[in-house]
Amino acid sequence: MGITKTQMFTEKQNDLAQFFKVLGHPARVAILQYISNQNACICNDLVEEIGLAQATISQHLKELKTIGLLKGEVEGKSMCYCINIERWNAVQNQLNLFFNTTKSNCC
Amino acid sequence: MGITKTQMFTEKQNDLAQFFKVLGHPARVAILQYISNQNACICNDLVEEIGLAQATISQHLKELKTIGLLKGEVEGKSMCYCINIERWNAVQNQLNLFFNTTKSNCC
DNA sequence: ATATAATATCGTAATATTGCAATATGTAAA
DNA sequence: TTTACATATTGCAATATTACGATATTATAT
Repeated sequence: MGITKTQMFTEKQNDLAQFFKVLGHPARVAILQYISNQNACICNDLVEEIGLAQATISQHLKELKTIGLLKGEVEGKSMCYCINIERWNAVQNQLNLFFNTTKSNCC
Repeated sequence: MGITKTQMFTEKQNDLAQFFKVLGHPARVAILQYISNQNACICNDLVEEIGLAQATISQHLKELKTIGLLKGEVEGKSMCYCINIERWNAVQNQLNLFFNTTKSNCC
């Protein structure tokens, strides 16, 4: 089929996979790292910095915003994107919970 | 284009994204959780347990093996898959490093 | 109001992923 | 060696993702 059969998994499993998936693209990793390295909030220097087209960057930002890792505020004619630190920490905790509760029982 | 332009990112960014990506599918999350919940090492009860076709499960297992999170041993006519705990911990550390070094400077 | 700049959205092409049936391969028992 | 079972691989169809040009939208300045 090719479509992921989300209905056969739990909501938690789907949510967890969704976080991993959004972080699973190097452009989005790079965007998050770049934003975090600026003293001020950065808008679309990202286009120059990362080297993808404006439309592409905008799309990646949207995905990061959708899962709540970024928030954006209007700042003059540009947008000020920044990491939503509460959400950030919450996601980190979720991922760690997954790692910690999944242990080896092996061979 | 549709192809991810990996060459414009650092090796670390690509590696990190790769880990996230492999974990970014609910079937693979479910597989890891199921294996970790068994006392003994589990082979392909996964097919019954998860409800995807044998070929599909085998494919997911392969991806998890490729990034080293699972290791498999022959056990009679079946395979004993289990979590590679050293790798598991190493990946968890990598992800936490990413989360911890990416902080908010915002708005 | 108009022009300019920044960002978002739309449409589309290229590529990747998911899933399965069919088949191949490997392993153990008869 | 034949049979039976478990797993892996192949080939393919359906769907999803990535990327970008073109265009729309939004906001400020003139």
